Amino acid sequence: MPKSAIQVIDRAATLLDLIAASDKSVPLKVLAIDAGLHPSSAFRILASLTTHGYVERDEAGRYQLGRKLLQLGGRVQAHVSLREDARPIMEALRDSLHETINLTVRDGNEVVYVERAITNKRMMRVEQVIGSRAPLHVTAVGKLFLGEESDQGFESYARETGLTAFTPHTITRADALRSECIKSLEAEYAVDSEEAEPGVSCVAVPVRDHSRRIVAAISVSAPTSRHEPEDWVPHLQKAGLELSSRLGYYGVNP
Amino acid sequence: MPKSAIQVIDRAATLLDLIAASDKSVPLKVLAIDAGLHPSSAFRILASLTTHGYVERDEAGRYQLGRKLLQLGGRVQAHVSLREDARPIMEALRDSLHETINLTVRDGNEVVYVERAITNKRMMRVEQVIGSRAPLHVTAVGKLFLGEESDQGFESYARETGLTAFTPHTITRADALRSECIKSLEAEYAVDSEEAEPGVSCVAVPVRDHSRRIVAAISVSAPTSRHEPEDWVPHLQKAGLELSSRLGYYGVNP
DNA sequence: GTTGGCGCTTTCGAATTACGAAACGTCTGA
DNA sequence: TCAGACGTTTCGTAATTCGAAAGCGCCAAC
Repeated sequence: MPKSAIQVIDRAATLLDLIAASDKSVPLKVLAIDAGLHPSSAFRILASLTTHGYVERDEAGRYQLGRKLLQLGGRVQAHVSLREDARPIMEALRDSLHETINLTVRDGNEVVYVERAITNKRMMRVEQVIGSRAPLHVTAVGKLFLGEESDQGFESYARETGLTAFTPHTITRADALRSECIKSLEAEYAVDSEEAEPGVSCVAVPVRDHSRRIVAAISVSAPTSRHEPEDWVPHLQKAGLELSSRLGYYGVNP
Repeated sequence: MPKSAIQVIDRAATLLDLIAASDKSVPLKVLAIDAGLHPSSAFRILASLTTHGYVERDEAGRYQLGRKLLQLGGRVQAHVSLREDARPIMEALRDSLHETINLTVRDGNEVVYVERAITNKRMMRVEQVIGSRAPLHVTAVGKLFLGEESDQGFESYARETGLTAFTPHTITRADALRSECIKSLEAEYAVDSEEAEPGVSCVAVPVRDHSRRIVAAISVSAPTSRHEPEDWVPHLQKAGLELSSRLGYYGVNP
């Protein structure tokens, strides 16, 4: 919890965070206790926030976030540039893992590589050209996007692409791919074990925006001999959350 | 500008509004002057808001809305029920105009009536059944939705429906309809002069949400003999803005 | 029906907190 | 190089927020 020059604003911010952190509306007492405030102080601050529309009260008088936040949220400048926000995070990740880090977005039935951070600590490394593309079903990042698809969406993808094999490891059976994608999404990371290119493996985590939809993915690509998902996943997920948060995703704040 | 029990929060809210009202980032001095604050006060408050992410600064130090608002905006409970929010506004409108007020949403190539407020001051009145449907091109509300369509979208609508005539007044020429729809959207209201049913005319205004897209429309339907658009439009637009604002649209706040 | 208790709201004197004048720093353009 | 404007920091002052306590209003239990 950050501390600033103005006490009331710190307290108001804390209260808003507490309300946001709950999935339901919250009674005064709970907010006061959790924020460490005297009930009358919490009341006064919440009343003020209410008159400005940052907070609303339901029939029972419990507090929830107000529409004003919806209005202001919609006005946040889209100076939110995925690549600019991603670069420092990717570079930090590269310096921890000493492998190539990629940032990808989805475009139709393909993923597109939009940014990368390569390490110079390795003689042998995997390098994707920025702008290059790959089908969803052969990449770790693509599995995350597919995991978010509806059954119909998944089926039409399978139909349109035929789930062409790129290597002997490519998953070409629709039902196997489907369950793999769903499992990946639930685990919040996906793996590609030489499914796109022999000898190359990959781990990916999702990047979400304020709407909680996946808008991109961060992945690490390396020769299979150095593939260490257990080690990488926590680092990747931390980076993914940090970038997501910068894009407006509400989760653990960095 | 509302006044609450806490001065700092009032001032912070004013500053956030000023930043939101501008399309670009804003320098301190402008904010201080417009908010009627001493520069050092504005600075202190903005610094506090910045540490909490409600405000960000660009390279030149100018202020803009922060990502926190995006996060919190995404967490506002979708307790935003179009119909519930609309009802009191529609009833007030009915009591001003003494005519039937309708609330409609788009569903594919049709509009659907989802709520209405009927007056008992009139022997003869127009009544739409809730749940009933009509093609876009014969209704005032539909023209607003069509006005927001891309050229391709409009063309495929024209192709799919054939712009069937319902009355001799129905606009069936695609180019005439297209320009009528665009004109309506620009004017922020649309008119239907017996284009759906002989003897019945209609005026509609758009309802937008935080994304600024049209999500619904409010309209007044009456026998053509009582049709007085010049009189109705200001009332309708005020109601439309008020409802839009409740849905998170940023505009003139009620 | 009455009473007790709990949570919310309001009041009000105290002192902490935010205020703003002024001094300081920094950048830009003349 | 200097002038001026804008942003930042400092600091004494007093206005402002704080929080204890009392007052409501509601529900549940007796």
